[in-house]
Amino acid sequence: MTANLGGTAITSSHCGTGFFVLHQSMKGEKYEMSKPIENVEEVLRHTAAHIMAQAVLRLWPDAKVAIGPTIKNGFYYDFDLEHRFTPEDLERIEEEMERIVQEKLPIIREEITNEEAVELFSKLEQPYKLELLEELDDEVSIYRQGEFVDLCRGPHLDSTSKVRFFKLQSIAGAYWRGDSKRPMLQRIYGTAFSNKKALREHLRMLEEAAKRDHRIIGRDLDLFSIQEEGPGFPFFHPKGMVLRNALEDFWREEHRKRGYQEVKTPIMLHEDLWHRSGHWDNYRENMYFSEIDEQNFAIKPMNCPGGMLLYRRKLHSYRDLPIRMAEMGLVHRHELSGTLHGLMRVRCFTQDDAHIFMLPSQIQSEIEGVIDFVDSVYRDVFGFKYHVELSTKPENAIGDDAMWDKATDALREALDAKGLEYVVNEGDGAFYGPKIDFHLEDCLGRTWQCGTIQLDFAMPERFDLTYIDENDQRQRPVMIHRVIFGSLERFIAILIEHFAGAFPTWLAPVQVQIIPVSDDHLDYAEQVEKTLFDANIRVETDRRSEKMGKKIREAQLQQIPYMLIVGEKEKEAGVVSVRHRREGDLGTFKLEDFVQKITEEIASKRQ
RNA sequence: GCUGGCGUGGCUCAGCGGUAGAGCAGUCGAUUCGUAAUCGACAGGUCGAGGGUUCAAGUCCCUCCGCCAGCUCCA
Repeated sequence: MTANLGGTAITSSHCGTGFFVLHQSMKGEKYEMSKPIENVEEVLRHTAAHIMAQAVLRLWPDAKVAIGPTIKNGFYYDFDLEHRFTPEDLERIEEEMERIVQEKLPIIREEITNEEAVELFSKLEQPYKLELLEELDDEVSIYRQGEFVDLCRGPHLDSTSKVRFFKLQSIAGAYWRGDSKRPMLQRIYGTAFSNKKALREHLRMLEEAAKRDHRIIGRDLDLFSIQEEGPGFPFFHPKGMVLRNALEDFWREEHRKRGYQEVKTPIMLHEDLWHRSGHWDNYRENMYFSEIDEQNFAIKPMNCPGGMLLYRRKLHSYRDLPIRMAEMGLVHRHELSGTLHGLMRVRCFTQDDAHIFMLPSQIQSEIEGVIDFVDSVYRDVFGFKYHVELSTKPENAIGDDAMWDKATDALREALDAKGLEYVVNEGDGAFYGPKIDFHLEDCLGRTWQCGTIQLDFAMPERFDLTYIDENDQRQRPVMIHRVIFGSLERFIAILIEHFAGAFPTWLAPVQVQIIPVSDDHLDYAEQVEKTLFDANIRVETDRRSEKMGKKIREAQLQQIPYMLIVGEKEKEAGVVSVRHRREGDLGTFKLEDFVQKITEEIASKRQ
């Protein structure tokens, strides 16, 4: 297989799913890499990262280079230097990169011993490379292009001339080796493609994503805001509440159908509860505390301890189980200020939580039930694709290994029984149990963690939960924590970006905008409005004495699904002219026909 | 929290040592219009907050707050 990268090709031999890239060795022999790569563009980007590092070193010879890998859709390189990069520097670096490309420098791989590499990078005064070498094998590879040499596993293209379509994108801080205790380096992000069109298309995609930013659309459509007085604590506006309530109504109905009962637990509870639950030991950093009558209280960061108290309020028979207890629970978490991001990352949010208390024999069927539930919401209703991850015991876990193994196996078995593919995240579980996470994919291919199912043997133990079995013995129930939307706030943010504000009619804050052609038609407009209002349609009339074109434009910008134009013609015939935000003029409809059409559309939750 | 950047009317932005500006939105008036922006007038800002430098500070310096891009963390 040969990939065309503008002129000379990199040659690669096909092998299984990936393919191997061939390199020129020092002696001019072909060298075959052992690492299969998925994508020639990755090699291109890796080489682009080297060219960028070379350019930076030419401009700032005292810069220390750290690492420069490829990432999804691009690459970065981390630098340590006194000078602070500015956006203008990016242009200068790009120009220097351009020059390096023009120089058509051959890229040469060498294999040397670790000691030789230490000697080389000591001479070059590159301490970060020396640190990397400490953890590498006796034999390492380096790549040279002109005066530049880098410690690198490769593979690379064979000449700098082949990196032609690239763009430096942004500068950011990044800790050396991702460790917040180590020095902060300066990272430059860039991207590169094998042809001009692909690069342009990618940059256009980024612009498109920026236009869908839920913070911008949320303001323009007057859905929500975050005020300076409450960083990370969002305000929902009337229109945002309509959307939110539509989601909640849907959520309630689906839970009712699946045998859940709804509860509400308090936001603030005595500190002792959080000691017992393990949150004090494992989650204190993220919690808010307060004092009432000289007693310490905590604001809940999770709903489960409240749920425990509810279960414990009375004795339970094995006949009662499973108990599926759902709660739209408002939780508060102290997140680091730098991580806050619109509705995606906030300090108070509403989890569509549920706790399922069950017999050990019910574990698998209950987990499968939740998996089906998540699938029906994500796929059938919203049309999202998603993938699944299984997270196992973390460092700060409570409960013994046997308990964890049992819980993790149960989750695995349920996934296998459902035939779901999943990736495993070792050590990424909650402190009280392993979890299955659902990551949904939006229309731009970005993924978001939303749903999660966590199996918990620890919490029932800590709270001494029991049920009475058929032999009149006290037994320990097992518990599931789960969410479907995850957080209502984050889910709404994802919906805003996924639909770019053009919500399906069942979610649209305003479903119909009535647009009178002139003031003379206001009375008829009001008649139409009343009919729709009585049919439970969310309708508004634009009563301003503006021109029709302007009212249409504004309704379009508000992404209102239907505009009803009413003027002399419609008044005479007792009809309405229907304009759809995407399909345009749909012609005239008898009002009852339109009501039927839109009512069906809303009921079916069609997109 | 860390690194860098940025805070001027509801929004987008100009002004960068010498008495606060524009467009859109808003209000009022005129216009009564057929599928994405009618015209005019008016009103609106202690220039994020607090200190300092200066005869004089949106404009320079310091501290704090908030926002943005990442890092770390996560629903």
